[in-house]
Amino acid sequence: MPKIRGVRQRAREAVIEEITAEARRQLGAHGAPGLSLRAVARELEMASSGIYRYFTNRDELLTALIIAAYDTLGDEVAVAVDRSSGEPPAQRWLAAARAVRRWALANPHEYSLVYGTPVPGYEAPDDTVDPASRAALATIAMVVESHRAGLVDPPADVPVETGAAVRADIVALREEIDIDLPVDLATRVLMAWSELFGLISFELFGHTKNVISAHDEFFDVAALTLARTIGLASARPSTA
Amino acid sequence: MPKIRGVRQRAREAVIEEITAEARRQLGAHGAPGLSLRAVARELEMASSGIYRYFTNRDELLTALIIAAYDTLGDEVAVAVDRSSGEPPAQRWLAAARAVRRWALANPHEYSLVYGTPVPGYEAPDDTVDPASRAALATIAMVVESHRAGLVDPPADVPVETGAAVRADIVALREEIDIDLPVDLATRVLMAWSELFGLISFELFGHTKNVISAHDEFFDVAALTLARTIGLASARPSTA
DNA sequence: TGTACATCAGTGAACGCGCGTTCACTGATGTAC
DNA sequence: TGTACATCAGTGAACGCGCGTTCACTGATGTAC
Repeated sequence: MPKIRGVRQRAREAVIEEITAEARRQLGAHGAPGLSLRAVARELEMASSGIYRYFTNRDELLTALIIAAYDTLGDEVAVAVDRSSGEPPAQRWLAAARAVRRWALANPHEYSLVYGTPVPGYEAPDDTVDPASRAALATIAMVVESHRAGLVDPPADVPVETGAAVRADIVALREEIDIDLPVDLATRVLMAWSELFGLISFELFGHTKNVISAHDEFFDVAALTLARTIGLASARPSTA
Repeated sequence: MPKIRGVRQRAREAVIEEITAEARRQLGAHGAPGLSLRAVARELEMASSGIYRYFTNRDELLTALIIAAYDTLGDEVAVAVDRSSGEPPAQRWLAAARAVRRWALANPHEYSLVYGTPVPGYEAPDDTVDPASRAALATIAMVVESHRAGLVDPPADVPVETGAAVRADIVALREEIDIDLPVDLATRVLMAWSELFGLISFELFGHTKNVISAHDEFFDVAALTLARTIGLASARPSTA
């Protein structure tokens, strides 16, 4: 009997999958404001009211897309970080940064959905919080690991003096996630992570038009510079 | 007679001003996708068709808003840079960065309009290019000035090795604008400028929720770190 | 295994809405003599 | 200064469109005895 129920359940999941897949396709074609339940239904050759068996309203479908976007990005970054295991930390950071950018360029509308202008009137529910942080957490974990291995040494030429308020934020953050780093170092990581998205948004949204054409190279240089600002070693330490 | 014509002209300009002001108000309230010619006309108590005497279509109104946004941002950054004249370059950079952030926080929808997700289906015409670059140019001019004064010295700890392709981009850029800086230094400035917007977008779009609450302080630390990465002196050189 | 009932997927019509844009028009303002 | 004409701002109705959401319904699939 659980098997019979399972049949309906599986059918249901398959339809949900079809709906989100089509919604994703439309997102890619017209962006978030152009995503319409009726259009999705039309494409799936079902009545527009049928969608409401699966999503209670448009916002819920949007939420599903947002979670899916964060999940695929999180996966790709995690994979990139894992694959680079054993390499010098700066290279691992570069791998993570490239993974973010690669995903963004391959899925510009999904990137826009989560890192661009918030959809007006839409309030992200709590379910999106965890998926949203996965990419950052994977990268931070790598820095923590590198730090434990003694491979992180922030440049003295570029000091960072975190003030009391940010210090408090980071201390609080430490209680929630594994970010076992000195406060100033943690600050460097958070700054660099935010800044990465400035580079990607500028490229994707056309702000470097007439300025940079060699985007790949520019991004790599920038990402490696950020790695150095954090203090990530770019070569294995000589055994001495 | 030129005076009489001038009366009509001035009336015309006044109405255009009213329309864009109301459009800006609606942009602030509902974001770009919610900007509607009919709603603007309604609020101005004129027939919706009347707008078409002043703007040939919705995109043209959008363009006017984009140009206005870039212009006010450009003004504020230029003023901040001017006012900081005489201060150490790192402080001047901080002043410029703060001006961008202040403007963004005060005008979140206008920031989103120009630095967020591009409006789907809208292609920015050439008139937006010049206004778009004003803020960056004012800041770059300050760096060039500081460099001439010998107040820029990139940190040796954080080297930047620009590759051939980016080098070519920057050489080409030099022919168009006054960016009389060594290639590597110019690269640092462009990177830092992009990265600033990552910090601002993250804050404005809510990606640092549950992470940073002391946004002012965090931003200042980050902006000053970027200044150091560029090599902007943070104190007047000791006369020796 | 067979039957009575409950659950659920999916339909199609309808509600009420707002949008951008066009068009023929009225009446006021400016122009030329 | 006065008159005939041209220009322009602004109107109101209409076209054609798409949207999210609700609702009463049909019929198939699953459940309990």
